[in-house]
Amino acid sequence: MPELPEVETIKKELKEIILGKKIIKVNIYTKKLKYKIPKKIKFICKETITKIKRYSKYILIKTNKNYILIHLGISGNILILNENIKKKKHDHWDFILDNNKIIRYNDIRKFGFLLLFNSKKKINKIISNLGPEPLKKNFNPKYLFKITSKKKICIHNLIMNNKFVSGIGNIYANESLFLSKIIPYRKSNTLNFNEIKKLVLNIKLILKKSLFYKGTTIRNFKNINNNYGFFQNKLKIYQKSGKKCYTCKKIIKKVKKYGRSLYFCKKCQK
DNA sequence: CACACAACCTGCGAGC
DNA sequence: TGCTCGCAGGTTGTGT
Repeated sequence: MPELPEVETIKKELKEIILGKKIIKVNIYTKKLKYKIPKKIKFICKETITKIKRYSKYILIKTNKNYILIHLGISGNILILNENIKKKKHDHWDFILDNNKIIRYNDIRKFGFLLLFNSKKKINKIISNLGPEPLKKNFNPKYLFKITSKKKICIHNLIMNNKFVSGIGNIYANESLFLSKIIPYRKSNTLNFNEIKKLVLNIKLILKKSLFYKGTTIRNFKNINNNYGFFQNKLKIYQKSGKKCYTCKKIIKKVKKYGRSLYFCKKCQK
């Protein structure tokens, strides 16, 4: 469940455990995820982890020599093990650290990836294509309105695009549009400034709220069976088609657009 | 530019 | 019970 709040949570938990630690062994169980796992990843042995950051849904681990870029795709998950438990189906790689902890990557659908870079330049190239972080100040109504007013694409599609704002997935796109009373397939240039203001506010609100609930999920082996974030229970529209709207009790609808499911209440959202 | 659609991969639930 | 179908949190590339 790698949404922005989830990735942020994973990053925070990782940071506690891996910062300043040395990687003593790398196990690769799979040749290819979304991209081939670089063979030279083995070279990071004996390197020390100096930094860990999140950009959009990417996790960047910096060592004293290299940059490791991780993306969880749709089904990726990172587990922290206290001992070397036998690998299970869909476990793809491990980093073993000098504090005996093991970072293990599991990904059923293999849409995630692991890449290695030796220069900041290449990382910057990827990061520079990303729009502002939704919880930062530079993601604000003025900024978003400047974009939405010039474009004629569905607002749902626009806020899902990493170029315009980072890290919003289908769940949060749907939920924040519901809260803002905006129907997901509205053309972005038909939204007025007040609506954009509401949308920006609700995106921030919902991400913060989710971060709060996901933040309570402890991501270690004990919790491997319990990887539903608590926020799941807070959803009001996502995957609720056929059910009654939380606000007006009308039946929630769903349409497919550009390969995504949009959920909405026709009475509450305009 | 806006959009539709496919591809990458595996598992699950619905319906027959 | 077992089959097929459609669907799933993401990203990237194609063609119209």
